[in-house]
Amino acid sequence: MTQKPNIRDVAKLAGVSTATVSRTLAQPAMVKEETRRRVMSAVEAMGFVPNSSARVLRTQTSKTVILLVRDISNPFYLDIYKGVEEAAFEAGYKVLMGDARDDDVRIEHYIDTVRERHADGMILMIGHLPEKLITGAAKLPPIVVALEAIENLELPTVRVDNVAAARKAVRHLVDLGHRRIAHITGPLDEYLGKARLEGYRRALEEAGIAFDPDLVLAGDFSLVVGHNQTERLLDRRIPFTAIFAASDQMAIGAVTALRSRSLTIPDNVSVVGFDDTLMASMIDPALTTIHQPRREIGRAAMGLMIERLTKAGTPADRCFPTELVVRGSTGPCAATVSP
Amino acid sequence: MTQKPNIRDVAKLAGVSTATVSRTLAQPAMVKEETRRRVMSAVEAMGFVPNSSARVLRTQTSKTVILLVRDISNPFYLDIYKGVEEAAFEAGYKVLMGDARDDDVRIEHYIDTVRERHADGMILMIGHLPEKLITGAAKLPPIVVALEAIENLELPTVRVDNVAAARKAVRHLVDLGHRRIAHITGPLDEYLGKARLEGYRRALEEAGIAFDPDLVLAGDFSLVVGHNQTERLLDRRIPFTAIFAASDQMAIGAVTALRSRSLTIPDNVSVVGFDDTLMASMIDPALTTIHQPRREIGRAAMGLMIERLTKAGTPADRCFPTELVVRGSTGPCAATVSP
DNA sequence: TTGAAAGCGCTAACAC
DNA sequence: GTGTTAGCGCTTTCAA
Repeated sequence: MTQKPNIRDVAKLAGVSTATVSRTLAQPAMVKEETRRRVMSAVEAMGFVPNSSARVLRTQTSKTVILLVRDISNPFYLDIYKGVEEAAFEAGYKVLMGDARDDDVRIEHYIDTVRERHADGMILMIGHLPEKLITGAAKLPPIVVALEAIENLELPTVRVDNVAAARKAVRHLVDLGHRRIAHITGPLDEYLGKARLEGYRRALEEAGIAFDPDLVLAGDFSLVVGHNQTERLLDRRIPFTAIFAASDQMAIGAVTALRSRSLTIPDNVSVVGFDDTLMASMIDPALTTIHQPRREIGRAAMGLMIERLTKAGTPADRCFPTELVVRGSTGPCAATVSP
Repeated sequence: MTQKPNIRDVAKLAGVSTATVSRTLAQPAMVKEETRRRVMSAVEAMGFVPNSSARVLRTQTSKTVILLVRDISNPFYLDIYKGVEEAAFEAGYKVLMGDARDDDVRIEHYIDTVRERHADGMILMIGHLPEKLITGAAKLPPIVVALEAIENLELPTVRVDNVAAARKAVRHLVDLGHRRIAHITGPLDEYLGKARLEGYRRALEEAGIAFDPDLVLAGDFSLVVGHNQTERLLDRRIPFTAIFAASDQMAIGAVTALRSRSLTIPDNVSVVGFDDTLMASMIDPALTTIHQPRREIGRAAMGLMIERLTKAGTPADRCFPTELVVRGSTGPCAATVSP
């Protein structure tokens, strides 16, 4: 037998029907002990592995879930993935991670993967869907959203309070005496960017600090944009003493930009990030940032997905707390920077 | 039609046979223009997406490849993934990334995924396979190895010259006047760890420096082990002026350990890493390290896989050059550290 | 407790 | 150029 054996080969060798082999593998309790033993040794002998396509075709369920993230090169998603994968593994599911790269074609491609029944559902960590998918939302496969929000679409979601978290971050700077606080935002056409900007505004308002649009720089969570926007800020000679970036990646970009202009952190400028990625604690000085329980968020997202897949009705949203982690990148406000 | 439509539904609506629908989608040239148009509009109207399980079952090929990596939390693999994904996308393949975590059960699980025909083949970036898979190697699915090597198994491989690269790294330190150079190794029961250690030895030999086993510390590429082994080295009060770590992660661990003992880099100790990950250029001082063309390596690995899958015979190995990137973490040898 | 047999949705060989 | 049809390998009634 050089060919890959199928269930019929095993059945023949064990002297039973294919149905019995199938049962032995899926519901051993239904099969008499002796028969089961015979079947199992035939399975062993032939190295039989059931063909999952045939099973999926027959049962219409693939026990696989896709985790679609905004940008796979952001280490933030790795811990989410681990949480998702753990919960999935425990429930007998597999996880595939996909990289959306902010590209509608890629997104549709992954949605089709689910439609093709390659996967049962999809955990989204992206802030928008292509227009046509939203208007035809009725046809969307099972989806759970984690940490993001898709406009005009009500979907089971794992959330954190982004407004409150950003407010906490900025308030920390205010408490240190800063009043000229710049903000490098996330994408402002999406929930995540908007919510963190809103938290920034509220913290200023509470402190009686006027909102200055010149201090708000549009970002996209990426390191290089954080770097460039900080340079722009410096070039425009707008005075500021602190930066709140909507992601650690952008905060680190800001740090490198400040350094290249010979500014020290936190003596000249305090910097706060968002996410508490590994790199935040690695750089020197370590980054003050907002921590989110990534592993648990991942587990919860997979939990909602399983609920969505196995029970009727829409599962209830889950909400997780965030935490301000104070490290070396923030300090008391000394003098205003005007390079 | 609230149910998911199948090819029969489309055929009925278009007034053709299922075969024609199938052809229209797979080989449009074979279908008359007018028929094709009718079919396509039926497909659109019903939102038909072919069921891939059925196709896989029928064609025995899934157009999917698994990329199995040693540790998904090492950012090194992200760029590899991107290269693999690009080449795959162009050839109409999909890529799934799996996390081996040095866990035989997980590895077998992924191999089974291929056996189940969920994927056509597997790109390995792990340094060993479970014993039983190696002895039964004849039954292994199509595999390409990237950057690693599996003992007792000849498989199509994308390689770099790890011995030469490590030698280059250590020679750089020698050229700076260092003679007491410590080495934090990779896993010494695997090719990658052994090869880099070998390069270290050769560079010392060439410089007429005696090999001192006390300066060799067993590692596993992880940050935390790099940190701990450096602490151990310091605790043992063995004099050294430089460290060559077999991965950036371990080099960064070494940096944090040195810092926590108030040693400065490179004034007290020079540090060299391996991989040139993003973090290497981010930390301060930036890390001197070995660069590997990750994206191209990923593309090449997928290229070999496609060759393996579509042509007869074993594809030829590919070899890529490495490059020493000198940054701030290495400097002239001043005095020997003896804390 | 087991077997026979239908059929999941698709593709490809063959017939027209 | 297009239709008919036989399975790919499995699970799951239904019957025994």
